Amino acid sequence: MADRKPIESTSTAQDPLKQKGLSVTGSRRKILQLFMQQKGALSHRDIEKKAGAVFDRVTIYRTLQTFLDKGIIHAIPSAGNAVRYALCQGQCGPGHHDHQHIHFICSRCKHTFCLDHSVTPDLHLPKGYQAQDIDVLVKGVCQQCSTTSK
Amino acid sequence: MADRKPIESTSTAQDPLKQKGLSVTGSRRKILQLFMQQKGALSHRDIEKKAGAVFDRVTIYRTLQTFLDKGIIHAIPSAGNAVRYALCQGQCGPGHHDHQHIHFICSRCKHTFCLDHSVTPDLHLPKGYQAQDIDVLVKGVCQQCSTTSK
DNA sequence: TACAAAAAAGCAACAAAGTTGCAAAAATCT
DNA sequence: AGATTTTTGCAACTTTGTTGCTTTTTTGTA
Repeated sequence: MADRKPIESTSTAQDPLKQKGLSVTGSRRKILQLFMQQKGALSHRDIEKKAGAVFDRVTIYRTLQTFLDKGIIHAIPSAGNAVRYALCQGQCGPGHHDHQHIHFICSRCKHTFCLDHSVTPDLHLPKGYQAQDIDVLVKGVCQQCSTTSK
Repeated sequence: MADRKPIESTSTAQDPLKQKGLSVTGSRRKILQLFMQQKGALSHRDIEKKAGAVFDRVTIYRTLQTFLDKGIIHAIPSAGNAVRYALCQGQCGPGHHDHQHIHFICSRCKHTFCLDHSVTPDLHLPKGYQAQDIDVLVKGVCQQCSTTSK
């Protein structure tokens, strides 16, 4: 009896998952929580590790895909092969993502951060090229790393 | 006897591979050639397909790594999981890459191009963040695709 | 031109990452 | 509370990437 508690849904309507039209499950709650309590971005691997062996690998793949589709998280390009994901801040929704922030990759701690300092790079594309979406990746040293152990 | 010809080394010194201090082998020649006769960027997969089954997968991986190390090609970040590579134009060499061009990813034909129109986005990083390298990824419609089959 | 040393390629075996179909479990709706 | 829908877990598989070692090729030199 006592083990059937609805986790913490004092008010179902204010659940971010519900708001996006998703059913609320353990893995979705957990993964969303991981993103929320995390300053930086997370790769699939990070989530696997942080979540422990609680969820199946496949479930994580599927949850990430669902979150992407619903505009809850966005994918951050990477030059290695570890795409990372982070929460969407703006008006992202099913089908469209709209971000105007920088993705900062720390070369020291290897973490990826979304910096809310919008840039509008002066694009001078050659004739015929039409821009739809811009992603600015900056590699450097993050705040944390630049202050500690100079 | 006739099958021992040095491929085409009229002048060994002007071989781009030699210039970078690399020994000249069949796979390196072929892969470099693929990059040169290609307008866009190539993924490992593309190369595997284009080269036919002539080279071992491992050889291609190692060749790409060598080219990266020597500053012959550079990696282009990707949000999916298909890092692409393209020839370096500028003063890249062992250990350092220096690019100031846009990477354009066509959402229609899925090709990636390096556009030689340099951008210096106005970076306003939060305090403590130090930029070392910037990569501007633009998604949109390329010249080819915007003119054909509107 | 031939020969020894060095470098690269090929092979095999493996590790990691990602995908698919399906049955069992759970969340949702009424 | 029970039926329906959705999601999960599992198993099997494909693709991608890595490592060690032997054979082959390239290179530098006599």
